[in-house]
Amino acid sequence: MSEQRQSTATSPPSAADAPAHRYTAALAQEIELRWQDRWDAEHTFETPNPSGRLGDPELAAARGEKLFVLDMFPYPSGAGLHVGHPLGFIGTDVYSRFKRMTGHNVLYSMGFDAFGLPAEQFAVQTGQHPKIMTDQNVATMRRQLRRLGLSHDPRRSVATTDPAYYRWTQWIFNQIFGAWYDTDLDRARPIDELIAELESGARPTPDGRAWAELTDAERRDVIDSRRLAVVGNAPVNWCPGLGTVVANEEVTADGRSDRGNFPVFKRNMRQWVMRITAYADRLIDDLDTLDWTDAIKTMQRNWIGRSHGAEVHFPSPAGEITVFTTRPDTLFGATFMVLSPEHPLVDALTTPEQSLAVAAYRRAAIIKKDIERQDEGREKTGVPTGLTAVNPVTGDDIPIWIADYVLMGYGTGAIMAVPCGDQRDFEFAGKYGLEIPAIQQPPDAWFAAHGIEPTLDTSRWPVAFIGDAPYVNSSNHDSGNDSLDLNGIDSVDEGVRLTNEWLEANGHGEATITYKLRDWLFSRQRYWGEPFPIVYDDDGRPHALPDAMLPVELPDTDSFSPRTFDADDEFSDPESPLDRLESWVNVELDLGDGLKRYRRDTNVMPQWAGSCWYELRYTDPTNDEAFVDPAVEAYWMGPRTDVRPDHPGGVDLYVGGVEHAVLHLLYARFWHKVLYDLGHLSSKEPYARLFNQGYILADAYKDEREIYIDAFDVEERDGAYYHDGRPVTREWGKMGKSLKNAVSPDEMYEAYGADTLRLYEMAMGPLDASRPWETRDVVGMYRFLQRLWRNLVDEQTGELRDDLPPLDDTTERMLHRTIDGVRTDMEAMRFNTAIAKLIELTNRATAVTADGTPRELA
RNA sequence: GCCCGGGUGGCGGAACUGGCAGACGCGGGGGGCUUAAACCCCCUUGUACGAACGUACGUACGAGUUCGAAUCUCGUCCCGGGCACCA
Repeated sequence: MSEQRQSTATSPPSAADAPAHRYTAALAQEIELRWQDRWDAEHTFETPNPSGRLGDPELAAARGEKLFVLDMFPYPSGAGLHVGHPLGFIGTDVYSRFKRMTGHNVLYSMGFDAFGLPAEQFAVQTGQHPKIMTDQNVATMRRQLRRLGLSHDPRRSVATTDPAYYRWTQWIFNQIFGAWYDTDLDRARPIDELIAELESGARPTPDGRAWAELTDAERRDVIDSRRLAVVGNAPVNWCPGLGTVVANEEVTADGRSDRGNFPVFKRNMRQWVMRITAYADRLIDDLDTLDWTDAIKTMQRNWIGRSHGAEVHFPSPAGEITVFTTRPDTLFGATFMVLSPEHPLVDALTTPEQSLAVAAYRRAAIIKKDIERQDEGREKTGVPTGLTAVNPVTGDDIPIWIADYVLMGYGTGAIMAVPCGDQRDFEFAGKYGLEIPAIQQPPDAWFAAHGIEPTLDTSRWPVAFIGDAPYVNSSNHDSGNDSLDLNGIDSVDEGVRLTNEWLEANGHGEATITYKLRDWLFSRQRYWGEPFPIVYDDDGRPHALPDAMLPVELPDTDSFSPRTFDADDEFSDPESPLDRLESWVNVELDLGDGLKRYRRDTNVMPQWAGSCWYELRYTDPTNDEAFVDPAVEAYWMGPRTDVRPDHPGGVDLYVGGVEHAVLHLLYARFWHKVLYDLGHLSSKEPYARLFNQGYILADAYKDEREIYIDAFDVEERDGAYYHDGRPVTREWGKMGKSLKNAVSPDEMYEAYGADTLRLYEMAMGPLDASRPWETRDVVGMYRFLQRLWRNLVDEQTGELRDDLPPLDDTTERMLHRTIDGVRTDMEAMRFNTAIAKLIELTNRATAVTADGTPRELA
């Protein structure tokens, strides 16, 4: 290990008295820079569009079939690149070059996802406008990426913070605000079409009155409530420590903020919400048309969390209580009900005798954060409300409890408890002595597996039974209800089907589908983001600004921070930085009905907004009349039915890390589908093929205080690690600033040149695998390039060698095998094995031609 | 607990549809060049036994299918990732 650590400090192989024309880092650098200049001067990597501003139809046709290759664009961090960042970029560059050389018109560029927290926090600390830092960082990253030799079309680069870009982000927001979801046609439509249907009576108003009878305010309420982007009171995640609300996707499993790790509280607040849930089914179903890994598809499916089941209505003293269940067939076994402590009917269902206990339990449950709920080892707790509801199939009175294992945020916030068939209900019933009647006869093998004799006496069962087995005690022939008899049926599917029919026929419930996905909380109380293109009138109603008023530019200020609070101060209220800019907030505008006073929306959009559509802008980056020209979009993104019949269109190859599985990738698909529904796009999906590259990992070291220390100052002695003589512990993680183990590409350029670095990163292993960085291994690729160079160029004179003997038959055959193999490997993005084949060929050629004379071959 | 991946030399990895396990690179050993070293070049390098031709063993572990298994099936263990009181 000690050699390894020393060699991580960059020490180029000494070339002091090497031959004048050896392939050294200096020569590599000279060659690389010369070519990079030439590519710029000759516009080598500018890609023609089929039409429009960047259009050159003849050239586009001459280049061949189109191919859109995309990297997940980076956040322009101040720390600059480390060697882990460009892994995917190098892969897409190699692939793009290969495809260009084999007859494709390749769209390949790179933009910057430049809104976000780090630049804002830096601005708060220094008082300097975040734009200054952001622009600097973008310039630095552009320079670093150029030095890597990436073949981007520089004209197509975008930054989400550019008003010429976010003008269209705001325009798209207005499209979503100006749309509603037609569940009959299963697509979004312009809100004007809804208004027309309401006016004509083709669609009834919510309360059945004629449209003409509604007041203006009532009409606006009806319309605004149907929009795909809605501002209204909703339970949101309030993070006092950050001073802003955050999306569900940005809250960690233990109830803290993804950024900053502050506590997050559920609060009702007036915020922007996008109705991504309207698209839940399509977001799941269309995964089948995508060429993505099963892992990512599964993560999206799980996040959306579609469950088929039924809603069942239980009569109670406070009216009907509706529960959601995936097992309506177990209704005969429902012996009690459980409401979430936050359920709105709890007060109405609590008897005076129980009110103290219920109030105490509720208070405790609400104060408890999700973390603590889990920390208690899942021991179920709850209290009875004192009242009962009626099981609609048996007619029995069943007690109503509240318990915090039932979550308000899923289903209806209430369950029917079937203790014999649900492990949680089983434990709860066991603890509180509630009845557990058996309603299925489990197979003998189940009893054998649990080491007990078959019995229907559930007090002997160690766990609940879940699965297919004949129903027992599942008939209501004796009761007054229309009959339902499941006894003897041994299929859950059949039991569910019959029960659903019975529920619907008797008005006790209906089959339904529930999702875990929540609507997307879209506003943030921050500065460094896109302002909303929205103003409010005196009645507080939102109005979208017309296209001519876009962009709404972010106003200048020197106060960039939202008001933040003690991280645990749950009952604080958000205050956006834009709230303080009174002269910007209050405006007089003519929105078509004369000059009026309005207040601007003072929120900004979440960082995900800009990345929801950037690939579209790459295709037509200079268009100032539309976010993208339809013909250009159709060319680059249109469905490829030649690839598969149900091809949804989209980017041909999208490469990036797996960490965006449910955030960016879900949001971008949602926006894309809205734009498709509204007729702006020919593609149904943004990313037809997704490839998740691995990460570059590296050792990291912590001292006694559990603080990471610079990995390059650590010494190894006798298998232990020390820093300044003190012992430290070794860990393993993704290379980066936070682990203090980042290796800069600049060091690699200086020691070996960019081509060696590129070759090394591609040769380390398959692109989709994570792999540890070993600086000492880089030299192998350097030697390979040196050998290759020496085979072609005289190291003394710098002239091309003219003393090369003709290839012998064996080498000739190997050459052709290599051409074939490399081509196959490149097509499949197996760059590591392609490089190995090229090394083999070079080594063979070296053996044959070294010193100009063929060698004896083993 | 559930759902995905994965486990091959000292290290990163290769082996495409079941057909010579360990390509290629690093590191190690030996040699050449050099006053010497670095750089570079050549040979060698899975383990055990053997001076050597070689022989046996070997792809996490245990069974199985097959003429033949790193690869397919079943079970077990371990590692990584995601989700998790989701009714």
